[in-house]
Amino acid sequence: MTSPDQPLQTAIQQAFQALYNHTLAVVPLQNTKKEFEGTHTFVTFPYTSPLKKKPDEIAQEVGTYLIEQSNLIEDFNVVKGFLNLHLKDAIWIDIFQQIYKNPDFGQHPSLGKKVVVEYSSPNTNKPLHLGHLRNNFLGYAVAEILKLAGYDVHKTQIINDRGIHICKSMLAYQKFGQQETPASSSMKGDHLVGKYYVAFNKAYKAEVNTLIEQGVDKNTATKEAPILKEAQAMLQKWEDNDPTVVALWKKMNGWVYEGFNTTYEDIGVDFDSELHESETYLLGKDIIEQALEEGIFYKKENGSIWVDLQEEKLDEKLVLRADGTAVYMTQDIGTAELRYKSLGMDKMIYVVGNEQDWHFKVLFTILKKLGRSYAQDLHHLSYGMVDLPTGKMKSREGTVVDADELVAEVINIAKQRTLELGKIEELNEEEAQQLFRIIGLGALKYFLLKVDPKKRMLYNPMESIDFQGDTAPYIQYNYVRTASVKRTALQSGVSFNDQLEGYTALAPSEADLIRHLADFPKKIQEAADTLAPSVMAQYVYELTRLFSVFWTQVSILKAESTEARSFRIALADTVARTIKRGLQVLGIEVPEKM
RNA sequence: GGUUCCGUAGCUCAACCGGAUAGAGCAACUGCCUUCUAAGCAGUAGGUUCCAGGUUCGAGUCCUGGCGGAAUCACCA
Repeated sequence: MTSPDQPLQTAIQQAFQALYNHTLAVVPLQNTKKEFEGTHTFVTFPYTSPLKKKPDEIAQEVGTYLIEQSNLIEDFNVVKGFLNLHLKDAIWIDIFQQIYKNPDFGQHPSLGKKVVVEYSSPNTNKPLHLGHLRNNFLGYAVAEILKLAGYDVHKTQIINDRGIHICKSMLAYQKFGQQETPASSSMKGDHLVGKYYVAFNKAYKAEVNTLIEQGVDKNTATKEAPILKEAQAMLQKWEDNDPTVVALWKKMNGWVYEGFNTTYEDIGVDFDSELHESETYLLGKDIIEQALEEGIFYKKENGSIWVDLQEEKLDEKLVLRADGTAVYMTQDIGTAELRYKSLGMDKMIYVVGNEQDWHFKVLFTILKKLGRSYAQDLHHLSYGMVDLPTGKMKSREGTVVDADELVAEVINIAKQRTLELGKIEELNEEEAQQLFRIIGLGALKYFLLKVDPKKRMLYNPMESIDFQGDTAPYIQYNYVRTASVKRTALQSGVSFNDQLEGYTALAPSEADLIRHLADFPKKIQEAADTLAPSVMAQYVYELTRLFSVFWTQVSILKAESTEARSFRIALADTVARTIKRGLQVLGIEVPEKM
């Protein structure tokens, strides 16, 4: 038993049976609010009408029964129909022992189910920005949470390496690039390519304006600008395997991959496999041709292929252009198919921003229409955009927070802060750098993960990232306290009793900690069910806060008895393990000193 | 205009499938370092949960109608 919920629920069921001859199918319990005495609360209102009793009466009777008949309850109180239960210390101590002795506490048993998590999935025409960071951290964390929840997890990404947007950077490079390379410009490859994407859009805008000045209407101008026509011609050439275009494509994509890999390494995310859209769009085309023959899709006069989703209220949707080139949907159909055939997952999670809600709704509907068995188990983890105080980030307009720059900045802030506090005397240069990285990156990840994924969030570059309060450094700092206790204990030769016998009366802060520790498996389950790393972040923060209170209220190494000392060392150690594991699934590391 | 999502303290966010007096952090103010690390702890102040109705023992949460914001509705990805 690592949680008192089950036995408590059983006891209440027994009470209802014995007192009222009434069978309770489920027993909802909630945490008692801070201002009341107790830990678990049973609400009696729902039973007033079947039992024909007043709420307080039921609460009083059930409470009395529990005290007399079960060995779980120390005390109870009734406030307006709420039965607040105060469990015996012995129960908590017993629970703690179970947790303490289990080195894998929190790891759920294997479910034998494979889930594929797709995240990151960048375009290869520009560097990663803050939005991608939210995506990467979310995807990584969700994957790790699912592992703890017992799934067999496969992390993957689909690299958007083809399409008109890639041609835009390529064309601009051809026109203005003058053979520049990452080495010659000493720019990261992804940044170099991104520079030409911006250059394209600048030139395009200029051409459109010129056309408008010449009297062309705006709509036509945006479609007929020569440089856009050139880009479209280039895409056609690419799909026809034109050697010059393909060579340029390979060269520039290579630069981008190098840049991306550096960033992934810096931010500590990884993948078990990856696909490129250039590998899947042909399969997509095949599937579409097939479905056309079967009459699931239809062809318009100009030769473009469409699917009718009006029954599903999703309108009609283009799946292949008139010139035969693939669109986004074409690729995604092929990708899903290829992925299912090669990985054979039970469940698939796409971590993609909510601006694509519509796209995924359509994709899943199309796959169902195509009769794909796996279509039922596809899930879009839709997350909100990261906004700036000035509004939305737009890469075309250069109003983005660059990922590499932001990472460097938070690490630098961590350094400043650490130096101000004068905390690195004992560290050598390498250790110090590592520490700055752990703290800075931790602060950034926590900042992005503590918010409910589906909500839009705001990042203010002027205020940057906090290091105090509800932040990763605060949590890391408290972890360091536990590490410090262990070090000191070891150095001063304090021996402690692993059996934890003889400690019977818990301090309030100790009971709070154990109670919260016992929630860990439940919270992992909740985070996995809702695909919300924010649940985990909140859990770890609360655990840390309780530990911090415990730390200031009782002395661990100078405890009043050797039993108390042993118990508290074990408690601190368990908290440390749980913090570490909780942060680990968020991709956040912990230092031993800070 | 259609569809979807959102609106909670000055700011950034919570609120466990409808529960008690709506909670944290930041910013402000007040205390607390000779004692296991003060990136900390304790406290003060801050709210008509956008507005108006409805459902019931009970609504920030569910329903209806407004107001405000975002995304999307491309032969872009």
